[in-house]
Amino acid sequence: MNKKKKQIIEAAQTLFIKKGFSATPIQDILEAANVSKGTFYNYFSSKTECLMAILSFIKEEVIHDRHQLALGKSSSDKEVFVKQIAARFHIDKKHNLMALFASLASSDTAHQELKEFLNQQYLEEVTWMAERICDVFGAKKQKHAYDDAVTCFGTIHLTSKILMDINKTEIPIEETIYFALGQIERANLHPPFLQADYFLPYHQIKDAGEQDSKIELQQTLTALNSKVDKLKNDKLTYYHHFLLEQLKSENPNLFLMESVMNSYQNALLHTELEDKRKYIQILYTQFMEEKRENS
Amino acid sequence: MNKKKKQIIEAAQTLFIKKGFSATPIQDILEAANVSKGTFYNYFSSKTECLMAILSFIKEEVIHDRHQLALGKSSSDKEVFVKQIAARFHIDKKHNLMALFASLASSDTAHQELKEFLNQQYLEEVTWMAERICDVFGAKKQKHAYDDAVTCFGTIHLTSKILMDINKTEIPIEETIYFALGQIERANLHPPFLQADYFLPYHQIKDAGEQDSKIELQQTLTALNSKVDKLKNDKLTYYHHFLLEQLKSENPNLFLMESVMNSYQNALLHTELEDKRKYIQILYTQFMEEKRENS
DNA sequence: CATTTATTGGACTACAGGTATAAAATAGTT
DNA sequence: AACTATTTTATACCTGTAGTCCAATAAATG
Repeated sequence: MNKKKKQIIEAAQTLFIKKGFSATPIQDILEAANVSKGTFYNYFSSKTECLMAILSFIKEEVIHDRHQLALGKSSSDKEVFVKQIAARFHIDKKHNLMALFASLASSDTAHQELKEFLNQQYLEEVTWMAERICDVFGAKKQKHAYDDAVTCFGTIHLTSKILMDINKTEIPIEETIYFALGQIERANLHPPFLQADYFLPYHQIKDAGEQDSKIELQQTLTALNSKVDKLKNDKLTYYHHFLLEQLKSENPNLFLMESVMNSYQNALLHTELEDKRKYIQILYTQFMEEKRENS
Repeated sequence: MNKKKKQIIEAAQTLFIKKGFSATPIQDILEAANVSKGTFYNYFSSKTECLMAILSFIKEEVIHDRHQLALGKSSSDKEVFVKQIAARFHIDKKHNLMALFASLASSDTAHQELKEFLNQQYLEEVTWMAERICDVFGAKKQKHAYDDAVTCFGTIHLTSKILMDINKTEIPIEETIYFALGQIERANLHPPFLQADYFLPYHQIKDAGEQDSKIELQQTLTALNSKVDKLKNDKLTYYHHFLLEQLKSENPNLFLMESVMNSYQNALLHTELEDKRKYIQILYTQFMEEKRENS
């Protein structure tokens, strides 16, 4: 990454930690990073975008740490699971951004992008947790995996918040996680409440970075073929198959794809396939990033 | 209440609902309330304080509704409990401030007062829920009441948030509450995690308004007699017994009490009794308010 | 060396929350 | 009715914010 951009991100990070996001004026970031305003807005279109970049780094860090923790261990290893959950807290704690991650609302139209970004992150986290609950507790939990993931996640967050507000001591995060797991580690008496397909768009792409997002995107689109055709929307159908053609070819025209994907995304809005939109968007962004890195 | 103040609060409420708190400039409130800036700052020292006033009203509303729901019903009536929980959501929904209530963090030094205010509210809510869980599920849940209250509260909040973010339809709040209750309505396998005395300062005063907060305050202080003496802090001990003397007398000197209570509060800081401080503060404030109303 | 690109730094806009104050309106009292 | 005290208004003002714009400068590139 660019040197200046790195400088900015690092400075912003330390300042956000020390004083909080909205209490940190851009001016302070500029001075700390030894960079001019022009440069800042050359790399980030807004302060919010800068924060999102930081949060993205943290996300990568968490994913990496969790991957490391899993190496050589069974996927049903409970201890590993606990440590993996704790990873987010440790890193957020290190960056002191936990509160920010927990505060998903704020109901401000101004920070719309930030809201969506954080929503994406927390929904991915819940989805991941449901998957891991299946791993760890086996088939008996399969049906209730999302129910229990939500309960677990909710319990962990609220408990750690309470311990922080009341005790003001260091939070015993692993104990808290064990407590939350204990709360779900009992027989479910009722039928499942949350449906698995709500969470379809938030499944993380396995082995990200190593595999080819091109194939993933291709497969996802192909899977939608029949549904798209059924919608009988000429434009949408055209975009869809055009994108698939490009993905099949050796050298896709990236500029054309960029443009068509844009229209495709818009066309997907307000259709039955709207819920798949974001997922496609994510895959596409990954695909483009990989292309850019390779070139 | 003052007419102008009412105008302002009503206007602010509708605007906060429509556009969100920080997206609503004071100017808009002034115009909507047909009031000048000077008047606004005559009644509220800041926009934040105005919001807190609104939230206080909502709290009163919730307490009132819950009281109504309980009339003539057994305290172990589960249906009543569910409706009581839902009351907060219905009212917050009506005022569309649920998101705000849920977003307790934001980590901004600027909104310190707001943060503390919201903390108080959510901790009171959890405490109330623990009490009610005892009522409804009986002795078997007593030990785990706080554990389960946290799990229940966390599950309800996260679930409703997820349903809102993903489904974007109206949240089936009662079903969500039944789900959350189902998540705790099972045998606890582990010893309790959260200690009851964390929540001591957040117990709501029963039958508030009808009974005498003077007696409540007196009892609370008396209960602390031995602990205070044990601390061997001359000043603190003096304040403590002075306040008790005043409370016993027919006509306490309110000005003196105000001053001594202030010092007493400060003296309590950083002692073993720090956790009782807020509770005493609340009782004292109530006591003073009643006095003021009677005069 | 010449051209392109990145960077600077400051001026500038628009808006926010909050203060200050003198004049006008209102309410309360004798 | 007259006087007083309080409330309200209207407006100007201060401080600080995010973000835009742009001409001048520096750095990188072929």
